[in-house]
Amino acid sequence: MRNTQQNNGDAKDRLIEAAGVIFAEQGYRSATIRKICQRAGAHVGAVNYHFRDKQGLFAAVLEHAHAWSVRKYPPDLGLRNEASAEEKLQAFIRSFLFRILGDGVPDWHGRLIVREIVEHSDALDRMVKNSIQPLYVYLKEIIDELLGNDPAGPDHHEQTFLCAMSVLGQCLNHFTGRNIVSRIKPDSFDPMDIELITDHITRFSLGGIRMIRDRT
Amino acid sequence: MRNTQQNNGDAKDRLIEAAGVIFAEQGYRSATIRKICQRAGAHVGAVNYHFRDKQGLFAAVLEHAHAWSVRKYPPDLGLRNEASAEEKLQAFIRSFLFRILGDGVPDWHGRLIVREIVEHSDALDRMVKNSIQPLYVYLKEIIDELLGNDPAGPDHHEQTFLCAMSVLGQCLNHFTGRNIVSRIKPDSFDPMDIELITDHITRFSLGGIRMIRDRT
Amino acid sequence: MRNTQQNNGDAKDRLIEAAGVIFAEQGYRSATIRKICQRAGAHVGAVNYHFRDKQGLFAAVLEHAHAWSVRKYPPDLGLRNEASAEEKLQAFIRSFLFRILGDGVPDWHGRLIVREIVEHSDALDRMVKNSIQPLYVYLKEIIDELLGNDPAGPDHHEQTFLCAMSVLGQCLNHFTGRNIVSRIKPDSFDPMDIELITDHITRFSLGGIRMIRDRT
Amino acid sequence: MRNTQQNNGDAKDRLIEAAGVIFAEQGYRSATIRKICQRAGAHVGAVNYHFRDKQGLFAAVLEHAHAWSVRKYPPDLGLRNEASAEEKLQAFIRSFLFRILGDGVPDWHGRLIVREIVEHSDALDRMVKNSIQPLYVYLKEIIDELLGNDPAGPDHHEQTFLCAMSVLGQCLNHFTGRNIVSRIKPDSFDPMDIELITDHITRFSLGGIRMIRDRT
DNA sequence: TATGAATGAGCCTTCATTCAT
DNA sequence: AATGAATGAAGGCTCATTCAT
Repeated sequence: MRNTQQNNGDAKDRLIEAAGVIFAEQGYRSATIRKICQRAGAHVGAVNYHFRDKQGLFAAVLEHAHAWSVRKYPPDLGLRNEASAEEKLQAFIRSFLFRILGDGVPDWHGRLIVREIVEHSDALDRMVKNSIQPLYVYLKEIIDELLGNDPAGPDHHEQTFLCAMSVLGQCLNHFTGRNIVSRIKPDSFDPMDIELITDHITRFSLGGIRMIRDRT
Repeated sequence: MRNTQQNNGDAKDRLIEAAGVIFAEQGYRSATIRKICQRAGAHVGAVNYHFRDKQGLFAAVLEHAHAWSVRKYPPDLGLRNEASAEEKLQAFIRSFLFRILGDGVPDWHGRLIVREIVEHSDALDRMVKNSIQPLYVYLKEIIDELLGNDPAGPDHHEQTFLCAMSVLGQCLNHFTGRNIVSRIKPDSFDPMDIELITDHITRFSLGGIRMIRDRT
Repeated sequence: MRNTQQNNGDAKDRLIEAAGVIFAEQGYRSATIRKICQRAGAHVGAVNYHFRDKQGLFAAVLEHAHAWSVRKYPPDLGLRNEASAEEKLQAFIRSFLFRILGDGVPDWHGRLIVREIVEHSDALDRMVKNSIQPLYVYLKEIIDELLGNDPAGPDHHEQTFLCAMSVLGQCLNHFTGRNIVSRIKPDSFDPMDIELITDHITRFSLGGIRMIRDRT
Repeated sequence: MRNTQQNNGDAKDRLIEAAGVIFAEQGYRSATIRKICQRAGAHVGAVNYHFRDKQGLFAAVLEHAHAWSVRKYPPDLGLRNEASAEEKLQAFIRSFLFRILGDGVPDWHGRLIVREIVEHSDALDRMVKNSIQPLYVYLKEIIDELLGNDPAGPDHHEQTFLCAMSVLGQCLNHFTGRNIVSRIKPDSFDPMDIELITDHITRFSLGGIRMIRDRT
């Protein structure tokens, strides 16, 4: 019985792991169940058995990836409680970049989620509600603080929203645009130097936010 | 005979137009030759006949789209010669946003290219060399001017590159992240209000660039 | 141990009951072991364990259904011993209609058998020998009596056979043709009004048999 | 070009012919596209190309079968204009039996339609409206005449309907119940002797209808 | 030159059955 | 005795591409 559960868990986990890699590399459509099962050392029926169908497997992979991602890189990783808004912003950006540019072993997690953001799917809706929304709310708080907005004021200023988009857009671009980036970047630039990118985006964003604040 | 060639040319054009719409909407894999030919009013063999295969059609569409896009929205659209760097940046951003968010009738051009940037394909390499590179060089000049860098100095500062990425990333995000954006945006925000977005990104970027300049 | 056997027996019975409903509703091919086991609250291996395979389950269901059916609706239900041939015919028809059109809770028995009659399967042969044949013999006796044939005469007159077919055909048609019937029937007609149908078929058949008898 | 059309027509026709046989023999579910294409000497994609999908092929087969059937065996085949109601009834029954019991080369047509009547499918609805309804109306007229009903009277007497069911049921039973029939029939009876069956059902039905008429 | 019928590899999915526990 | 995870053959369907005309 111990063995049964272990086998069960193993097969499911191996399937998720393999599917994550393939989905991240090739996208939902191009990824085939056969390729995934082959990589996982399972049979074609295994996906149907464990996840009902391809969509089910995909949803499971997304969920797993995001859970893992947030657990490993919480948005406020390594911050003191009384950290300044600037420090919070930097921590958020670093955490976000780590998640999408990867460094740990299963480095497909962030890539998969970003691909999903671009591609759109039904599984996205649930993920947004459960995962993205809280992340966005947290970022919005930081930006509101930097903008000097009244935290008890009305929700969803366009201003705050646009600044959040600017921050997120800079980060995401290093993944979504990586094919272009790798072709026009200066030779000295290492696309995986997350600390360097973090510093730049943080500084750039602080300047941007300050400009927005002073202008209004 | 004149008629034949004309029909031929018409068919080719109609195929490119139809393929552009379908590719932009559904991506390369999901787009089928049959759907494209149906929309173009052509027969199923037409694609293979005129473009050898699906890839060939796709390459033709990409080429056409970029040429059309740059012709309609040149990066310095509507600028006086002696415009300031700030004005040039704003014109560049507006032009870029128009291209990827669309407004004219065949508004699929930019979307297609952006999709291509994210998706990666063999046709990308040629396009980068022919189209993206010049655009990037132009943006880099503007930023160098704003940063106060010596135009005769060494090429490809990391600093300039990162600032360019920050500008482009903010713009692209409004397209690539549109699925997420539409879910977390405040109700008052219109994702297609290009002027509003242009103003924000310009201001934010000027603030960011200034911060980078002053800090270094 | 008592408990085990009881559970076993229960599971078998529940499987037969569930399988009967599903087979009757969806036919042999469309019915899946998983659907049956789910309805029976059993595990997927139970069918193979208790009945060897799907065919075995089906045979068991058929057997059970016919036994139950005849027990609940004997062909001479409610008749005095000295009943006339006309009364026997009416009782036979009513009993037969009840069996195939159902009225009690497990009303799938007759429907299943009828479906089997139309569909054909290997399990049919045994059922015919055990169940249909006696029923037919009984009906033939009634008809022979109505035709005035010598009971000690030669078996299997074509005449008697054809009359039996006419009687059975009229009854069966209300089940086998129910999809058509429901579309062309007058609004006032209730396809489940077994007494009405019984009266009609009895009268119609008596007229038919008399005509056959007089003509020969 | 002549050849093209011929090939085209041939492939479609061969597919319909093959599908008809397989559907009639094995039913919709058990019939596989691969079996049908193999018999037709076509490839698996042919069904999709010509009929969109399995359902489309099935609908085409049904349509073809019924059209052929009615054309070859019109309900009033070989009747003088001033034929009596009895003669019309006999012609109707013979025509109907020929259609469902077959005798010509593609003898699967009627069998297929009857199977459809029992099985039910979405394609049935259209067929009922187009084909069965007119047939039923014609039969009803004959029966109304035999019953002595006022032709200008109210439509859809239950009485007429039940008599029509009795006639149709007797005919259909020789097909739907053929598996049983072949096991309990007397040796002397030939299940394909349509003239004999026609005579019996006609006589039996005339007796039945008369009985109904006189009783009311 | 232009057509569209025909091809067939490959996809996702279903399902009865097996087998280790 | 009973379980349910795992198997793999087979099904319907899609689709880019070919080829005779």
